[in-house]
Amino acid sequence: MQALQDLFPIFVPTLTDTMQTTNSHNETLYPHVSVDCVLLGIHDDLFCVLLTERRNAGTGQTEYKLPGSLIYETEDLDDAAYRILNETTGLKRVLLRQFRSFGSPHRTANKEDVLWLENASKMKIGRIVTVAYLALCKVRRMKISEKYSPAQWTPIDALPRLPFDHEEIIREAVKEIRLWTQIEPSIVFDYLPPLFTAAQLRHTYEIIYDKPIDVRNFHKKINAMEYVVQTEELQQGMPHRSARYYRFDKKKYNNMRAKLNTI
Amino acid sequence: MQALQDLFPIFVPTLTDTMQTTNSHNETLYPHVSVDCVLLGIHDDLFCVLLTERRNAGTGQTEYKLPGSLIYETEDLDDAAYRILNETTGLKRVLLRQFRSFGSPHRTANKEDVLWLENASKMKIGRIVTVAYLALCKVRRMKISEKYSPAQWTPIDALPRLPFDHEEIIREAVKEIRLWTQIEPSIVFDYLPPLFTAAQLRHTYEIIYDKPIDVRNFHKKINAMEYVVQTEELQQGMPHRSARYYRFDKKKYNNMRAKLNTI
DNA sequence: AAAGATATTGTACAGGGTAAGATAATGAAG
DNA sequence: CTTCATTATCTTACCCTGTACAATATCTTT
Repeated sequence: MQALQDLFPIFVPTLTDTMQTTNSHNETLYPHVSVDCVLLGIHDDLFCVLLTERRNAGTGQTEYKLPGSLIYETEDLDDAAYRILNETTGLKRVLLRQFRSFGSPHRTANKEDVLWLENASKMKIGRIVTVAYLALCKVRRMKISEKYSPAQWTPIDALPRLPFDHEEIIREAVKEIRLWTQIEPSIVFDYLPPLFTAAQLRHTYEIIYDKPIDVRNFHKKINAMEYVVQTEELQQGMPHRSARYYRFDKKKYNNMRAKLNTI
Repeated sequence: MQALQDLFPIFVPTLTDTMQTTNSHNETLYPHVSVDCVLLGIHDDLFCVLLTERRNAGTGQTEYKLPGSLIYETEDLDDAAYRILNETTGLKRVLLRQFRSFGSPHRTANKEDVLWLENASKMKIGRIVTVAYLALCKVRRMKISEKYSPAQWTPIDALPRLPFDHEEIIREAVKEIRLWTQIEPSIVFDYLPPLFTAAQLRHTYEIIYDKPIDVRNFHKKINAMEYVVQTEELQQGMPHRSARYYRFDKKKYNNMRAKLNTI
């Protein structure tokens, strides 16, 4: 092994140096890679995150966590994210994007989490590095079948106690989505229905950014966005002047993006 | 195991499902986590990336790769990045930031890479998920000691053949640094010496963005940046009019950032 | 003194963001 | 029917920023 290290001093670490540790069962530990999915959405005018429920075998209490699991050996991280979201919630057609990996050894600092994991799995579980994914979702569409674990849309300002560093992941996800909606506005329109009013669009931004937006200026902004197109349809059944429906023009949006990139 | 899966249907996968595969030596494979460091800098007016050299034991040819290695069991990803950079190049005091993880199974699609890895290590090497880190560096300071593998600052437009997906990682890193310098301008000043001229600053931006910047407008821009402070010192020994030195005021910068966050 | 090289400076216009008032359409209340 | 409440939509004025563009200043060399 020493000779090999001389030949490849950078890339090839020794097993003892980097990979082997033992857990409380005195088994060899290997690093694991998981994916966690942060699905954000608006529910009852509150910015919410989707948490799945599980029952604690010890205490019998209901606990919550982000949908996530370990990745397969032969799948891409993106594929793993879609698979895991689908397996844990049944959801499809959600535009997941990677936003950061979390690998602090303190992720497993809480003894409850560790105990639960080790007792539950009897597996050779070492540290877990998780790759976090993010999506903005249409809450109404997200009916989670009874086949899967129950899931709750939980306001981000009222999170229950979460395992590992899931709370930190969610906080970072919220910051990230605020950046993304500026860099790639289409994310917001993915969230909205095909036809939407100016007020719906404004309201979405208000909740994402957690601050009010001037109605009049917002209209001017919409007019400036070529890819937000007026339709002739009007909202009906409102107790006041009916609002016009707009739609998102993906072609025009992509054209605009292409122009930006060539400059 | 089945009972446990019923209790914890989401989080706990079976070994067979997710973690075990065999390689060509018919050994059990586990996922590995590595860190790769993309150090960008300007060398002879070209945007460059630091590549370390290694000699191919088979062909005897010199090959290049990003500085990177597997992480330890008990260290944070950030710590691993700093350790690995230091171990492979001896460099310290470089501000590394995580920017994305790469985990495509096609990373190891090139048979040469795989063969090299497997023959070299005789280790249980499964897939490798790598967490990529990024920094903008002062090239002049980066004298790499003879103790370490030789390293080359290589223009990003003239990359040699690189193993795995290192070329993709570098391309993404360049895009990322262009975003970051807008979101957090201090990165550019980390790169510059304590005293710098307007031309140096402008030149840095020109190379990062790969496009010319109008001199006059750039001066106006500098004046608008409170945290870029004029000094009374002048550049000396130039065969033409001497330029004024500016400095980066970290306090003012942080104040500005704090204000931005409260709005 | 002239030439060569780089540093520094001002002006005018267009566009986007912001603040704030005026008008329009609709159902509800009287 | 009239008025009111409510939300939608349009409008104007102002400021700040980005951008296009050319002349002058300072220093060294010849």
